[in-house]
Amino acid sequence: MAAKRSGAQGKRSPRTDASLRSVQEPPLSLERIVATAVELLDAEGVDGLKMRRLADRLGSGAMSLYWHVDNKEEVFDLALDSVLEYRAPPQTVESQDWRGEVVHMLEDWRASMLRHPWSASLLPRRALGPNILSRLERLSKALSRAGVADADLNVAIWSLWNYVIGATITRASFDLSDDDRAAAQQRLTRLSERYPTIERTRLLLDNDWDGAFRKGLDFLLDGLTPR
Amino acid sequence: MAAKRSGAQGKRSPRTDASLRSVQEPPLSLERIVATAVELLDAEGVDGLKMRRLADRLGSGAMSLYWHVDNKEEVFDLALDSVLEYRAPPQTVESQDWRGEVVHMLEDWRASMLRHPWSASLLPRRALGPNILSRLERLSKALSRAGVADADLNVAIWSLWNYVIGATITRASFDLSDDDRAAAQQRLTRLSERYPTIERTRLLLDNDWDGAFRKGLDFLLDGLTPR
DNA sequence: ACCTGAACACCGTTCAAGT
DNA sequence: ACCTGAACACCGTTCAAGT
Repeated sequence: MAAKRSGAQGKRSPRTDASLRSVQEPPLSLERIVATAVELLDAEGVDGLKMRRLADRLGSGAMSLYWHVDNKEEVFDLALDSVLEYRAPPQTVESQDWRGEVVHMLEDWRASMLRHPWSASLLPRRALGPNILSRLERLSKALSRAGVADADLNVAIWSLWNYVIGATITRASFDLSDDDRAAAQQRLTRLSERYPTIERTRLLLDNDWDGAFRKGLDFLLDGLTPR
Repeated sequence: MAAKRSGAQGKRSPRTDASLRSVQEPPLSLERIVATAVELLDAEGVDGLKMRRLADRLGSGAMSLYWHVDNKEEVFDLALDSVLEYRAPPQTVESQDWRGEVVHMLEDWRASMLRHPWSASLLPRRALGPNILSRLERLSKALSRAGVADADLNVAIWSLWNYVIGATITRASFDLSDDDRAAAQQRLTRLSERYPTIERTRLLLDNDWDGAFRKGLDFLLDGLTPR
């Protein structure tokens, strides 16, 4: 930025100036807009994504974005789906281990969203993009292969969806407010006579998010699959 | 609450009272602000709650609210917890049926949030108010009574929390955009070769939300409780 | 103690206009 | 085809001031 204006060279040819700038700032494109939006969301959260700020990062005027995109909502949709791509693991020789497969898919899904903590809370509110549909399709297949009857398949999928979405949104939110959490626990201890049970098990202090996710998922899968 | 204000014994006819109220609103109070915020949220959604609009409904200037409340965030917190109050059912004589109890609590929780579709997505992001803590305490007790070991109690509670939160947020969002849903299913059918499994089970057309919630919950409880 | 209007520092987006 | 600045119609909140 400072360098841009500090053209001590005096009146260089505007062509050189222009080409330099174009080297530094590649032209706008949907791809670049989406990638930068993800960066901005990662850095500043949902409320930090502003059209003007996004344009700033891209080195363009605020209104230029609107040629590539209808409105801010569309930026959210595109950023969200771009973050949900699933890279399947190298095909394990014997895919007989359906349960390991399901667990891997869901842990990966959760991990992808936690890498972008704004994403989980956005997902349920928006149209399902291709990447998330493809995750659901894979999940369906695995469960089907595991012997879940077609009549139970939708229930099984939505149950797992609910579990993952709920777990990830909760984890991402609590992550943001560790102080509040300590304060809440303190308040809880102070009121231990009103909430003796959750006080006793230290519900709000339990820090093993990954372990709890895995254990709960195992319980759910236990219930879901015919024994 | 109407009774509280109309406690002016033998003052004037109801008609006069009504016209008086239309001319001069009752004074502001935290209680009235919160109740009106809930009304506004129910009618217009999360984005519809604006300080100026809220003040309008209350018949006061926009800035008057700030004497009772620190900022808009606080309005959200108070509105949310006010909607989560749990009225326990008349104590069933024999509370041996722990499972029915748990199911009732969770269905009531979900129903309370669906009556105010903005509430579910707010819940995970905010500090836990007294009403939600009290729900967790009851849930803990019931599970404990059902024989869940203390070591598993937190996992069990968070699993159920995740399930309820995920289910309710999802249901509330899909509810708002029925058109999008039909469109999504149409797109899905068009791409049926890419998503054959979820196409076959009509995942996106499944309309039995209540039934799916109940069945999935049963599966989860099956896994959670020692057999 | 309680309420108010004016004003500030923002937003997303429309529009007419530039290349 | 692609980009722009000015302008509009909003927001939440600060402030000095009223009762």
